[in-house]
Parts: sequence; structure tokens; C-alpha cells
Amino acid sequence: MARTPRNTLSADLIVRTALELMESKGTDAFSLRGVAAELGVGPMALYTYFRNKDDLYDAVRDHLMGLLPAVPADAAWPDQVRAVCRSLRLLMLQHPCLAQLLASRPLSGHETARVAEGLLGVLRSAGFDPETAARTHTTLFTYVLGATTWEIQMAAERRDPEAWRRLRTSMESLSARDFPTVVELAPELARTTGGNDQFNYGLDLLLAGLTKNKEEEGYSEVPGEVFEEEI
Amino acid sequence: MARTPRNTLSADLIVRTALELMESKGTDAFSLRGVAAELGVGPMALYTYFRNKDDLYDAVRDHLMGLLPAVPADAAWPDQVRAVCRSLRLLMLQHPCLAQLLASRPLSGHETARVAEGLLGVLRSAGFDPETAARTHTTLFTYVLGATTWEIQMAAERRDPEAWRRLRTSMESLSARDFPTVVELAPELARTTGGNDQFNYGLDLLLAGLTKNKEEEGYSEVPGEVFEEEI
DNA sequence: CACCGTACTATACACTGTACGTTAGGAACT
DNA sequence: AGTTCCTAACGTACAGTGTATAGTACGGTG
Repeated sequence: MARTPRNTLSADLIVRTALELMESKGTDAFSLRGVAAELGVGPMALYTYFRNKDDLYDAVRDHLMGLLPAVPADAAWPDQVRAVCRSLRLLMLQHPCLAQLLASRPLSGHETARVAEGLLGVLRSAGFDPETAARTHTTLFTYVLGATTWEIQMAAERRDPEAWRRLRTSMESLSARDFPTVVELAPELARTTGGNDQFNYGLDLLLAGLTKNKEEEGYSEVPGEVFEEEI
Repeated sequence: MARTPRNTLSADLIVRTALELMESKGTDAFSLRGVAAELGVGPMALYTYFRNKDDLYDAVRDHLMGLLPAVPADAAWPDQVRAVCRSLRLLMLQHPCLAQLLASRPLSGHETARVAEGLLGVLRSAGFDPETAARTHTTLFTYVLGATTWEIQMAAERRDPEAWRRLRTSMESLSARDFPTVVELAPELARTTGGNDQFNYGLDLLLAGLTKNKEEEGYSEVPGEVFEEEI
């Protein structure tokens, strides 16, 4: 019955095909049966490599995390943090499914651990104590997650003319008496639903808060890099 | 045929039933057919009140946003901002479906507008110019969204013993050679996946950044409330 | 060659959202 | 009071979904 030869499938091939489908058809339209059909295989064949759909999601997520570049070595820690956060955002924009994959499943997998290791390492070297480093890591990660998820969502909405029209009219129908500020700032709000500037604004707020905290606690805890030429 | 009498249904009744089901059965297990069955009605009856499932989602979201308290009037602006963000987080924790509803659809509806009006009003009165107010609003909103979504997700994972066990073992199986910082900070990371302290830490970072920016730009732009008794 | 584990197939089930066409309850008007 | 009409709720149907269960044939090993 034209049975496909034996070892044509592999976890990696399935992951790559799944990713392709998510990006061409849209994350919501993704289905196991679609992947199987694309591979010319019955739906159940995938269950040899993944226990269920969520398992495949995890694998796709980790595969994508593997695309993140390493932390730049020769830079001040705030710039290293910026680099990590920005490259995560860019990856999410490039692969919109990643936003949903990150938000709907816990982190696991080697590539994901590698990314966490990078950011945590930066924070520890910068002199943050273990608890503050962990807190900061989670804060930065969740900020990137929220900001970029929102950005992607709004961009998708803008691409659908029907939905976008409904959104605009519902915005414009708001009474200027009841919602004066929203109405007044409508253009600014539309402009700040995404983009590099918006993302960097929030990121720099966080970094400003971090450096401020650090200064107030004094330089005593900063390890290692003491510049002796400054007396 | 035991046809249900005519005006027993209403948009509001459907929304409340949908919300109940989302919270008892879980957001993912929610279905139009489920809510119809709960109301003792055919699935298609709902389409009289909502154009489709997403439309119902929007209505549920706006219903939940209506539960948010007003901004406290007599407080300094940073505390007002804190109050808004914290009450949004608490509402999301109380109704976990809200996280997904906020992340997967654009904002619309009167109650949602009311909340935006509150926060934007605080920022404008505090002296932020329109663009900065809008940027700050989006930043705060997306931070709350990301941080709380993550918190909810991790809490759900913790509740599922099987998933939690797998997560722990995959964490512990990480090589301390390849991921020294992750392994070292594993307990801290586990502790910072949620909770008031973690949320407030990030929120205060943002506020610290905001006040720092404000101080550097000088007091010149602060409108209105000039205290004349201070010469 | 025979064997066996396993990579794949086939079938089936219980679901999903929703398009389409039908029917009957209640209000409004003659 | 009778007729009409609108529309709320119904029934049926379709094209999907994830995955449990059972079967089949291929590839490597004895």
C-alpha cells in the first residue's frame, strides 16, 4: 500500500516541518494531521517521536531557541542584557509562533537552558546576588514575552483589514466625555503598539531601575573588575 | 419538542456561563457546545448573540475588566500606577482565563477603555507628555501581561504532578559543566516564578526608571498643580 | 533463514466550530 | 381577534481536530 520506507522520519525533520507549517499557515491553523500530510505519512506516525502535540510544541520551541546568538562577550553588562533581550524579541518577531510557545508551556530543553545560562551569567558577573539575578532574569524574560506577544498580536490585527476596521471604529465611537484621555491619545496609542522604540523604551526603563538600585546599594558588592588606574 | 421559551437567553447570561465554565473546566477545555449544553440549549442558539467564538471571548474579557476597581484618587502617581497594575494582576490570578484573553485578542470594549482611561489619566496628570504617557501605558500593560501570564502558567504546571516531576528532573539533569549558573540558581529560579515579591520587583524597576527619567528632564514640564505656598 | 522489535498504517471515537435551512413564539398591526 | 412578520432557538450536517487501539510489514540481529 505504498508504505513509506522505514527511517525517512526523524524528530528533527518533524520539528522543521511543523515550524514551516506554523509560519506559512499560521500558528492556530497548525495541526498534527497537517504535518503528517506534508510528510506524506499517517497522523499516527508522529507519535513514534512525540508523545503528544504539546511535546512537539516543546521541541519546536527549543529548536527556535537554538537560533539565538550567544551573548556578546566584550560589552558592559547593560548592553549585554540589551543584546539578549533584543535578539529574543527579534527571534519572536521572525517566528511569531514562538510567542505562543513560550507563553503556553514552561521552559525546558537544552537550547532554552543555554539562553538562560547566558543571561544569568551576565547578571551574576555584573555583581547581582543570586536572588536578585534570578528575579531580574524572570523580570526581563517576562517583559520581553509580554511586550513582544502584544506587538505580534497587534501586528496581526493590523494585517486583517476587517478586524482592523472594526477596531478603529470601536475606538472612534468612544465618547470623548467618558474617555477623554483615551480619545486624546488614540494616535499615540496606535503608534506605541510595537516597534523598536516602544520595546527599547520599556527595556531602558528596566535597566535604568537596575542601575539605580545598584548605585544606591553602593559599589561594595561589585566583584572582580576593579579599575585600579582610577586610584 | 421541549423548546426553551423565547427570551431565556441573553448576552450577559451567556458570558457569565462561559466564564463559569472556563474557570471550572479550564480555559482550554472551554467550548461553545459546553456552554450551550450548560444553558440547556442547542449550540447554534449562541450565534444569535455572538458572531463567533472570538466574539464571545471579547465579551468575557470586557466583562472581567469591568471588575477592576477605579484608580485610588488620593495618592501619589507612582502609587496609583502600582495600584492599577497590582489590581490587574490580582484579577488575572483570580480568573486565569483573563491572561489568555488579553494576550490573544486586541483590546476593545467599554470596560477595557475605562481601565485604559484610568491609567492614562494618572500618567497625564503626573506630567507625562502624550507620547511618553502612551509608551508608558503600553510598557506597564505588557509587563503585567507577561509577568502574570508566566506566573499563571508556572502555577498550573506546579499543580500537575506529572508535568512538574518531568520539569524538575529535566532541570536536575542539566550538566553543571555546561550550565553552571542555571544549576547554581535553580532554587532561586524556582522561587521567582511568581508571587507578589517577584511581581513588585519588576514593577518597582519600571517605576524607578520612570522617576529617574522624570528627575533628569527637570520639573519644568509638570503641568497644573503648582504649589504656590512654596514661593 | 527465521525472528522480533519497531516504524508506520488503518480504523475509530469523541470532540470541535459553524454554515445552512427550518420552525415556532411573541409582538404589532389591521 | 386574526393575521403577519420578525427572530430566537432548533436540527442537521460538514470538515476538521487529537489520539487510543489494533494491525502490518520492514530492517537489523540471531
